[in-house]
Amino acid sequence: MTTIEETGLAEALVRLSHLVQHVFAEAGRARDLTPQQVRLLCVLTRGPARMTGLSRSLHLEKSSLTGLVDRIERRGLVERTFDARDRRSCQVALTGAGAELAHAAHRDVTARLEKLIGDLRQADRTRLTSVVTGILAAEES
Amino acid sequence: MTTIEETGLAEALVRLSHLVQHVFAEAGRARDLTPQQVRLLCVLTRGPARMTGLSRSLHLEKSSLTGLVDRIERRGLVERTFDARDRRSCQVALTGAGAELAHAAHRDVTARLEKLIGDLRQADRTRLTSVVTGILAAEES
DNA sequence: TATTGTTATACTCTATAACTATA
DNA sequence: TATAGTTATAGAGTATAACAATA
Repeated sequence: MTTIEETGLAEALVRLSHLVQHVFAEAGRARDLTPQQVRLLCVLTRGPARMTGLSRSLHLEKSSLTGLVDRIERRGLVERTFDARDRRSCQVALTGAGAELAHAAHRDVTARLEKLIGDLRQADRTRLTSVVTGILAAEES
Repeated sequence: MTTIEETGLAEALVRLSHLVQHVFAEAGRARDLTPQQVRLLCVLTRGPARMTGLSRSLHLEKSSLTGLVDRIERRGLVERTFDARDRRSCQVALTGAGAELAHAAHRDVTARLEKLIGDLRQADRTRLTSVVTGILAAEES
């Protein structure tokens, strides 16, 4: 019988990811945002995006995204703008209020995570960053 | 303007955590389990637990847990058993089928993650494990 | 025909508040 | 009074399938 504690690195990553999700949820909650809404807002800090692109980066079906964007647009945090060149598609962009909230939430998440990893020695931080970045890069290719 | 790419380690952890969540969801999906159901089953591989304990380890309100357990009990994967010594409380335990599914999902998640991190040198794996374990231990205290 | 996005539908997940039963 | 768990309610998140409009 394998139990959850015996799996080494893979299990450590799972637990770490749940911890990060929790931090993420807390930061959103302080602003009455769900974790998914925070995530969407953060992605949009990179600039306006189309639904299909968001669907890919968030790993969501397009129909799921429609609802997510609807709810957050209703709150005035994002706007859909329509493309004259391709009238099927629209771009989603942060409003002023959305950008403010997005950056505040982002700073909050960062601060909470920094607190968690604050005790790491600089060498460990550098190493951890490069290892994690490598994993992410490999996945995206 | 801070964008999502400029934040170093904290941001890398957020992206890693979303990647892990996605892996987790995929493994569950192959068995018609939601990520939360997989998570519950995995926690229960450590042994039966009471609702209050599960609520704490999963960071869920008790009422949310009631529904989660209800749905998965309806599928015959877990069982509630009642404690004669404290008749308010109950224990949740995996059934035979639940244990099988839990371990299969767990192996699947592990295998998928191992594939992601398979290219790391042994020294990096060891370092990453110890760093992550340290973060988790600090959080739990 | 293929692509972009939405709608319709049916669940699951989640929190808050109020509740029951037991300690 | 305090604790363990449930019920009631409301809303959010998600996928599948079918659809409309445009390319």
